[in-house]
Amino acid sequence: MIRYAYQVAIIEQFAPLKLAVTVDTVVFGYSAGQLFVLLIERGLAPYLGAWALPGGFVRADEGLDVAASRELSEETGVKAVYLEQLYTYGSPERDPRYRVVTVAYFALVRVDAYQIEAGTDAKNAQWFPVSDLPSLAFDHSEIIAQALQRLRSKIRYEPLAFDLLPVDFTLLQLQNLFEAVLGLPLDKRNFRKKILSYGFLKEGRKLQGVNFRAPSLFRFEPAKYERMRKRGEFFAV
Amino acid sequence: MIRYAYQVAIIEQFAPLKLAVTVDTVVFGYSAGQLFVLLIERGLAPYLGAWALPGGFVRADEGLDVAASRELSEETGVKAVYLEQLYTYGSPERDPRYRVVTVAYFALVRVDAYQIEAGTDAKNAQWFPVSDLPSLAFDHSEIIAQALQRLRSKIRYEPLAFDLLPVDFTLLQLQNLFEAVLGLPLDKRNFRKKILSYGFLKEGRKLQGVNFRAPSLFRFEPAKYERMRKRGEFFAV
DNA sequence: TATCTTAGTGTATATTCAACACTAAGTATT
DNA sequence: AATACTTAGTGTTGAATATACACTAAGATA
Repeated sequence: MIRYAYQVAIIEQFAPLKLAVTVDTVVFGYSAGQLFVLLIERGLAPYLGAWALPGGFVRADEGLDVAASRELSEETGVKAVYLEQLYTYGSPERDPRYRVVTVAYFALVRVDAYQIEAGTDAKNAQWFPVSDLPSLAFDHSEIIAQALQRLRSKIRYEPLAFDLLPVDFTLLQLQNLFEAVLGLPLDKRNFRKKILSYGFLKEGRKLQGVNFRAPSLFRFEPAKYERMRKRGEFFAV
Repeated sequence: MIRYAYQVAIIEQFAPLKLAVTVDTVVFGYSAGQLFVLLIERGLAPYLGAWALPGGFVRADEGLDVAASRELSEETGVKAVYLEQLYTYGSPERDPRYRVVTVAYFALVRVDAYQIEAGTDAKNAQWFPVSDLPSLAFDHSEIIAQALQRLRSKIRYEPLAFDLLPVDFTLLQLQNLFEAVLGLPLDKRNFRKKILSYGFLKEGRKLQGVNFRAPSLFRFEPAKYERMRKRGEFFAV
């Protein structure tokens, strides 16, 4: 019967193929006015000693998203506050050993001061400024480039910026983040006017222990943002 | 050596997993003012007789994009004029037999009149209006929904519309296509003004053999479009 | 009290968007 | 030949949005 022939065909198709599915994640962090990517040092050939994206094999019983966050936390100790699928890379030559299909993810974490100071090098993980990346294993440079493109376009109309900053932030910090990611200067007054006009930022107390006039701290309010979206409105920077 | 242990780990990881990688494509076509999706009837269990997205297993020596267009042309005889990767679906329960990771693609074809009339049912392929889809195998409804969302958002700022229309088209056809995809009415004068202002449409001769006043035919000029993009300009509908 | 540094604010102009209705051209009918 | 029918094609005005731009306020330190 056809059904049987088909099953056989499948076995023949993937068994000798030695095809593996992995997930790799491009993790962005923002600190001191700069955008960073989190990389790990490979302890295995090929590309032994080279820097690479954190990631690994998908297990039998877990979905792709779960695999991505599990590998990320195992390899770097970092918990992403935002994670989305980026793109799947599957050209036959991308791994010298055998066929590997990699589902790449794109993640944002809040790099609170201590985290980046202490190095997060729990398991040889290290933050690199996107403007100064080392040479990378496999096609990982390409993956990072694509992730960066995605970040740049999405940050303009989705609330990604608030996942890169501390929960409480000043408007200047927010503006600097946009400027760093987009690579262009923004007008202070226009920026404030616009971002506040959407009504999803709540002003809190003032920042303490600062040398000069204390700025107000703001917080992103997801509920208000959702209400705005349901009204059919969008935001744009 | 570590390297060896690693290889063993990999074999254990994917060999008993019976993990297969497939590509499935959501093909959109536009005809008679309606948007269609191309589906095939399954000749095999599971979901025997149900409608499904065209697609199949990735071969050892081919990239994902190549696999997608090969499967598409084998199963439906259709050649996509636009093909891009959409999303990868890999939850463990999505195929009742064993683990299948599916890289979904999103394609556009020019449904020139004869093609849709004749049925393109070369191999039980058939066009269905997106507004009236049959029940589908696996999670294919979800995949189509996501593809539709992608089409709707991308058609507004990338030149996808021209891959759905004949090479020569009238402005009214173009407008109707946008209206059908976006599901909202557009103002005729404003639409023409705007779309012509970008300068990437070239007016040709007038349409022949029509009952009433003959409209001009236009053609999309990719070179002019690229020049506009390189100037940092965008289009938007 | 003076100085230093960052926070915070408004207006005027240019540009873009949105709403809106008639005349032109060509075919078919009498 | 005239009329009726159908779709093609065209501009303007008012509203809303975006852009450009510079000074005063607050708080800390010397």
